[in-house]
Amino acid sequence: MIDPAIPRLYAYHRALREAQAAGKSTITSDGLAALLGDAIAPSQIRKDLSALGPLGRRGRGYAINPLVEQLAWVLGLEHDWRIAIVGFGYLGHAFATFITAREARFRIAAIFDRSPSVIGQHWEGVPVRDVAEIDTVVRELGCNIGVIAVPAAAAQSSAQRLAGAGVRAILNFAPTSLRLREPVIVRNIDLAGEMSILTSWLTSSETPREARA
Amino acid sequence: MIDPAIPRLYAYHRALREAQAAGKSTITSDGLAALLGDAIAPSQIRKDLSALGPLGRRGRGYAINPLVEQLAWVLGLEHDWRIAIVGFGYLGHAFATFITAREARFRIAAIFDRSPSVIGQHWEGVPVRDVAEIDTVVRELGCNIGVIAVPAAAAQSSAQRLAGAGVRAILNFAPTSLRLREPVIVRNIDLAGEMSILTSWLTSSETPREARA
DNA sequence: AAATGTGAAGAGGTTCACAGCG
DNA sequence: CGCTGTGAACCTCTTCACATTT
Repeated sequence: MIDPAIPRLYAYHRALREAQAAGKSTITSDGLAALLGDAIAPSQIRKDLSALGPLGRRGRGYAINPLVEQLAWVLGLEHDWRIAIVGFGYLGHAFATFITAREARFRIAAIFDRSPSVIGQHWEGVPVRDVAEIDTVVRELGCNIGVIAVPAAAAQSSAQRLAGAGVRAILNFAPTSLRLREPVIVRNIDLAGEMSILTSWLTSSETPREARA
Repeated sequence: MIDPAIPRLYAYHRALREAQAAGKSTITSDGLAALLGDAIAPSQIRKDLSALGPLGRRGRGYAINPLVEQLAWVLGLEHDWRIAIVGFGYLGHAFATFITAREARFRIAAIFDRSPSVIGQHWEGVPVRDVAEIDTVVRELGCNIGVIAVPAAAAQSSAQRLAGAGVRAILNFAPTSLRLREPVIVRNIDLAGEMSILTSWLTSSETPREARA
């Protein structure tokens, strides 16, 4: 399955779970698009779903139950995952709380930080360890996913340690593009960058037609 | 300037500030690409920068100082911005701390929540108010940017209140596509969705060639 | 000689339109 | 007749290649 479709599949899954809860058992691509606030075209939905197999019935629509199951499988929603967080400042802490509260399939298995004042503390029973222990602990606990919530300067070395310890998926909050030899999927979330997109838009729309300052 | 270039411009700005701090006064598109870890092609950099005006000199490269100034202007880095946060759970709290610590140009001007146990608390001197007050308070304080950190079900109404109060840029952490009549730029950050991209990739790469379950 | 600026080619993903099936 | 499944057109952004300028 192609990359850019995955976020959409996740959205489909969420919407279909709601339809399921509302007692519906079947849905059309038009109906699903409406459920998603018309943010996605029905033809896009059909193309995405057809790539998963012959899930629809022409003239009828899609049966919701098998669709939800198939999506859950493709998205890896059925497995449990062990997460290693590197950097336990506000961001790392908030992420841990948020993701465990939101989805039971995620478990914070290990937490690392560089600061001696944070090392030794506990969060939900998980000790904060020194980043030097990443290699042994991550490997020992079999963490699948790494979360990088350290300053930009420390991100690359954190990523290398995680990848070296066997982690194959990384969520990176640092504003740096990580270079890794291993086959690792990296998703970047740059909060300050997102804010800049907003301020850029506000600036250019506030000064409608006036060449630069 | 076109949308997808903005995050790159922001990355250029950051890299150029570092080059500036390192005492360099000029740089080529190849040099800047190297600074960015070769994540962006030199030709892409030239195309992006040429859209801002005649900033380079053929045979020489770019003078860093005017480049940084021009980028700062385009990105709206020179203004100060007043942020209204709706939803002050872990995510809203972490965002407030993170963004104010990271960039001085952002100020948390107002905080709203629905829960009576949170309303009335203070964060850095800013009171947490009832979401019903969004319209009057946001307008009165002249907030430019809204941040939505509430559950999906409450996101749409929060967005409408913010937009109605004059906010023209929203950072949305809820997994919903917001529908607004007003001309508002919305950036979505879906943490659970990003995690699903990772787990989807892990699942499909763990089971190399085996058709669905 | 060196590196920018840019038209043209290319790649990737989305939308269209309709054939095909129930 | 209704709705899926899909090849083709379309669109947008990226990469290439080279003419241009200092």
